Amino acid sequence: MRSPHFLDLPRMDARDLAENTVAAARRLLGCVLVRREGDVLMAGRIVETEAYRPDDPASHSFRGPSARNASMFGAPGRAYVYLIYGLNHCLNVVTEAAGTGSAVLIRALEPLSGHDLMQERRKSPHLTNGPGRLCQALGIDRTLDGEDLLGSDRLYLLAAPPLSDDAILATGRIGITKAADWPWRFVIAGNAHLSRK
DNA sequence: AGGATGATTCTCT
DNA sequence: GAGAATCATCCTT
Repeated sequence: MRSPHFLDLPRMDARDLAENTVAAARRLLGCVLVRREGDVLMAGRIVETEAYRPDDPASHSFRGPSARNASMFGAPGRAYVYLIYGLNHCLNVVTEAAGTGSAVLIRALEPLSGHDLMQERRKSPHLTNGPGRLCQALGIDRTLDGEDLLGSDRLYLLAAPPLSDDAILATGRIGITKAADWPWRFVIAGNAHLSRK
């Protein structure tokens, strides 16, 4: 039996994100991120995520709300987009109740649609295997900070059936100096589109 | 007002 | 594997 075309999948439900950020990071694996710009549709299957929580020294929310991270304290299902190293944007899916300050970083996608535009923007064979790369490929920047990923038509999430536990690998998070050993990075085991081997 | 710091990526070697 | 690029943000004078 074949997997359905991604456009037949239902929208992600807030209940999958509102309860527990680590569970949401696992739940998002296999789900589909869709970006629409006018007539162009781009989409990718989420294959790598990381969880961040307010009691986590590596989290942007650790020191409370600010102008930059305000949307991380928003309602579950919103986007938190930030600029890092003055060069790259990163996309998070906000989780848990509004005011909490938790989110899931989307670290890698498996391209499903819109390869031409992604390729044009990336100028590299590495289209969406990295949080900054996938934002560049999909044209995601701070103008999409706070976007409602459960209701928007230009950036939104589609829910795939949950993966089995043995399809998911947990590791330490990447690129941080604090709490790097917390096993809050999740990948689809063996997937070819991860940010690291 | 000034300095340090990144949830990264690219270009070398 | 090391080093640079690059700048908004945050914290310390």
